[in-house]
Amino acid sequence: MTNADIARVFKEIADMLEIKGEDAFRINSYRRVARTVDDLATDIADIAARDELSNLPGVGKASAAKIQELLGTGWLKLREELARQVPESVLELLRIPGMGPKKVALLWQQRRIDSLDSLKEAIAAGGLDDLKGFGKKTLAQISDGIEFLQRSVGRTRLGNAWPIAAEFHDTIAAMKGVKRVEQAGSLRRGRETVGDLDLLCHADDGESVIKAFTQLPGVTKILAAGGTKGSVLVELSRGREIQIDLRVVPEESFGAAWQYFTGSKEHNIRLRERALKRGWSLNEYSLSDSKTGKVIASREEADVYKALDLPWIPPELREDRGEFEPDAIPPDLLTDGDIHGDLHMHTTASDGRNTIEEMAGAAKSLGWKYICITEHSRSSTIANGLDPMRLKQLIADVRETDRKINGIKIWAGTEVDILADGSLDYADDLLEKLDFVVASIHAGLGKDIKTNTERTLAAIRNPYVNLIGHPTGRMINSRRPMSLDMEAICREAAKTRTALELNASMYRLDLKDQHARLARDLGVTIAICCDAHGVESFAQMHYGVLTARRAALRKADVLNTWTTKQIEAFVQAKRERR
DNA sequence: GCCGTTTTCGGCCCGACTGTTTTCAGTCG
Repeated sequence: MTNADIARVFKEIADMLEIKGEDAFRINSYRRVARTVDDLATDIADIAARDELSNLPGVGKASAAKIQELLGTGWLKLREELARQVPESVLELLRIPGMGPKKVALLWQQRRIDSLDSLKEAIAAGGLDDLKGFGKKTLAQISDGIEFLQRSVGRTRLGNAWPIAAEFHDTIAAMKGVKRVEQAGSLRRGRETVGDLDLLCHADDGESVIKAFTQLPGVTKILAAGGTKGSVLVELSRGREIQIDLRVVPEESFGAAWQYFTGSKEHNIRLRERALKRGWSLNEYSLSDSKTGKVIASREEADVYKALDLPWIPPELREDRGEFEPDAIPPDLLTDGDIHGDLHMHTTASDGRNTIEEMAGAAKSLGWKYICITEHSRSSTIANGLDPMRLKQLIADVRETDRKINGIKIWAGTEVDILADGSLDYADDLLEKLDFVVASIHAGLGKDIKTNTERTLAAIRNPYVNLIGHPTGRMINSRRPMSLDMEAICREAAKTRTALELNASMYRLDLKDQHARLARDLGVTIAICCDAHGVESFAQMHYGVLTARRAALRKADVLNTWTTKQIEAFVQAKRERR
């Protein structure tokens, strides 16, 4: 059973208990365990084998025993017992917007409704018209909700949401009487996917701003429109929608509100607990004294944190993953401005859209100091991979362009395929002629964890391999990651001074945040690369930096913040190590 | 079910919006 499998069982238990109307705090603790397990970068079976489950946050004796039971037998008695009372299909009703455990329980207990389809039928047949709490509007809302659910594919990739969020931000900022607009929510935290978009604004007349917001072009449905909150659906792509929430808050509360609506929920809960211990209470308006009501902080986010004896915590780290510990916020946390270049990109020589010169020119205009051209190798036939002859020609072309263009260093590299047996698609004597070598797996990702890990480790051990490209091969929302022993890979990468990639493509973000953090903790150097197939891809570097910040990467942890000389020395050091 | 700078019991975060069960429960973030 994988971490995700175990987390799913705990989530299901929480849902089933909720429908049964059990104690909310008990339910919450199951969700907490699910989240902890989901967040782990290492295999939970290893932690279980070391008998260290109870050290995990939110995991006590009872949960540890349940995890052991799942790992040992693949089954959990409690889950089976609950499933007899609340069938699995009933749980999908919870996913309908506007439906919570109470309504689902009522439908199941009173009408035996146990699936989206049976609910749709019941509404159409008028079978729910006499059910308490299900008025006309509620039924219409549920019908809409089912339709929305069946149309949506769940969470939206950060890179798809970002431009829409920016557009709405700018449009609202230009409205009459609007003083300030900011992004909040998971977008601000730089999560790889976002559920909905949250915008916060301060304006003279909130109600009219909300009204104007709900009438903007692109809005397909108004979900709510009050004096301080508006909520709409917006077309994201053909037939797909995303929800945008706009909140209007008073200027003097902006900091507290921004903190509050940025989340995460888990981070905010910790923060409020901290406030309570001091006899204070924290909400979206202020941090204030519970007894006297005196406001302690509200105008600036940093004031709220400071009053609670915390440094301002960068949004990317607000996930209740240890950010409240002393020294958890690195003073040299990576920023966009630290990036000096990109070490993984393609040109027209293989499957890219721009020439070497065009890529170099675009990189130069970003202020970058170097790029490395890394075409596919011959096994990637679909990507027009280069055979040794063409690679030699490319090296010559890169050298020539490098001489021609001033102000940026252009290296000749490759993205060489890691073959099924862990060997590389080019011989060592050819790799030796290159300035930098990226090695990646492009085929056969479906093997078992041992095979995948050995294959990657073999590439890491090659003295000419400097970077493992998109280490897990996952595609967000479309392809599962390869199963890998990430800890073993990080240890070997650190030992051999091989970097691991944080591929900044919005489709990949691979390594993901938690893996990058594990790598950092084990002393691995990370390279953040756009894997650009055209000049416009360089803009995605920002998504990589956001992900790196979520992993608490410091400037020095990231290879492409180093100088040209330092990177050349990095390559040389590994070659001399053999 | 978890947890401890109020520590082994008794707490566990807080407010807006909606619809409807006309005074508040349910849902959401």
